[in-house]
Amino acid sequence: MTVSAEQRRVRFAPSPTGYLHIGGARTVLFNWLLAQKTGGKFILRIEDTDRSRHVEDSVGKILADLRWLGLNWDEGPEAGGDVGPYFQSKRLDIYQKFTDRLLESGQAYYAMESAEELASAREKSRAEKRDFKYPRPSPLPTIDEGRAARESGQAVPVRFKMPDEDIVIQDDVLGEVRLSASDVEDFIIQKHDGWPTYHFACVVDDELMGITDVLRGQEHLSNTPKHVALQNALGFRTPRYAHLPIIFNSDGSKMSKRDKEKAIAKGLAPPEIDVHDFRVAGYAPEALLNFISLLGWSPGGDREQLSIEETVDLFTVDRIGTANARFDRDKLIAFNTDWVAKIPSDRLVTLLRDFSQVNDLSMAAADDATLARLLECCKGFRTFRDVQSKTGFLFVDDADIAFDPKAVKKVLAKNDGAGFAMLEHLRRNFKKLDPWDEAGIEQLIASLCAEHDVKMGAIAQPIRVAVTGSTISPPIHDTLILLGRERTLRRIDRAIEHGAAEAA
RNA sequence: GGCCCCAUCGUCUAGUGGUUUAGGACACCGGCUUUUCAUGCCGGCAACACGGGUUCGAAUCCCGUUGGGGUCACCA
Repeated sequence: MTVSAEQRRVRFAPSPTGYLHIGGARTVLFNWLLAQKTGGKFILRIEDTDRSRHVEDSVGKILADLRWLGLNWDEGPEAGGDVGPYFQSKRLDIYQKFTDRLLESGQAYYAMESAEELASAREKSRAEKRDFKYPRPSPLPTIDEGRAARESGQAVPVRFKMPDEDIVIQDDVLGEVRLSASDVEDFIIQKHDGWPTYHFACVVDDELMGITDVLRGQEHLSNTPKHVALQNALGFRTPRYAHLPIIFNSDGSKMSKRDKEKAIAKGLAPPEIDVHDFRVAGYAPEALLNFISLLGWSPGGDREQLSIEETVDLFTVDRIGTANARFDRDKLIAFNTDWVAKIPSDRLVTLLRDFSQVNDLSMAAADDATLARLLECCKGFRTFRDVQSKTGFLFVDDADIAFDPKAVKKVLAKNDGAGFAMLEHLRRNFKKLDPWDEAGIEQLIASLCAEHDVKMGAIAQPIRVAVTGSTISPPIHDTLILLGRERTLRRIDRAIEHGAAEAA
């Protein structure tokens, strides 16, 4: 009999509590990378066993985030597959079957204490500075006693009888990790309402879905002995494990969704935490992916900026690091800047359109050619947010331009209104300029520079403030051509009126 | 606190006993380019946590200390 090379099957199993977290995205990426590299399958499974934490439509959001990143799944929601359903809430009968098996073999038992009793026992231990470990009852309640209790309305969960022997894990990243089983209590595998806990559902599904490799965050390391013990009790295989370093904020704190609320409360810009935040902030998914691939992994040598194809090619689990990493947004910005400079125009247009749509900008209505032109004029931009702040003035009505007081003061009002005076000259000359094109505008400005013996800035800046309300815009000739003669003139008039009103 | 994991520039990391005056990138500092904002270019600063071993030789191996992190739910 020939032995075919085992096909690797990996999974990402989010719980539907909101958008995809950036740390989760890194976990997805590594799993996806392993599947791509080995010709294996990447499975998406939804761990929705906690109805109280369920957030409306978060599955849709997670799928959208994954799609935006370009990380497709072979099996799972909207993809189907032979070992579904891929929502744990639809697999309750399966978990029940395995729970019964454990109950009947005496490897699990109904635990009769109430949650309140346990909570107070834990509290008491804490007060006395003792560790609390659930005391296994002796004798164990029988199955009949447990069922009878449940039928009478008592909230009775099922606990796993944790075996005595130590558990040794061969981790592909950390190496051998030995844990003492005596440190692990008889944990709950089925809640009182009959739903499985995470540990149990996870172990059952990984087996039934044929998962060969589990790549997950290091925060799960201490769960692993529970999972292995369960696998042994159920007669399941143990998959290969690889625990990934954890990603922290640049100050070393945990990157949590709460950081956003805290920043907003302090009046600061909320940090990007979820994948969706980075999408809204104007990053390109290829840059984000490249950046997070380097958090806990390295291709070796001096290589950093890699396409996803190169990353797949270079990826190996044994190059995953052991030390936790911090997320440095400045470096991400630098990566993004480099990436958008080399992404082809049509792809850039797609990304800019997506950016303007998720931000609900009026720019979203512009056609592809316009967007491409905008991108061209903003060369050197770092994120799509830069493109927005530089060209947003085009999508505002002439009458709605808001003048930045600082800019007006510095560029127009200073030196007895030299800027305003220049605007008057400009207005007359722009009216007769024909044709209205780059060469004409440049020539006109150059001759004005010579005529008034001033530098380019003395002319370009007043125009910029007049037509955009700010000192930020594309090069001045691009700005004017994009706007057109009529709108330029209207805006200059309005700026002059604005100045007169201020002076009065 | 118990158990477990980790430890190279401020940050991400390269480095797997000699090729290392420890390399790259970001940040930072200085300079240049520039009509704004960016971009770009040039240069600079900057690390093997500490203490013991092992070895002819250690950032690389072992032990300890210190420091950081994770985890101890009817959450996942």
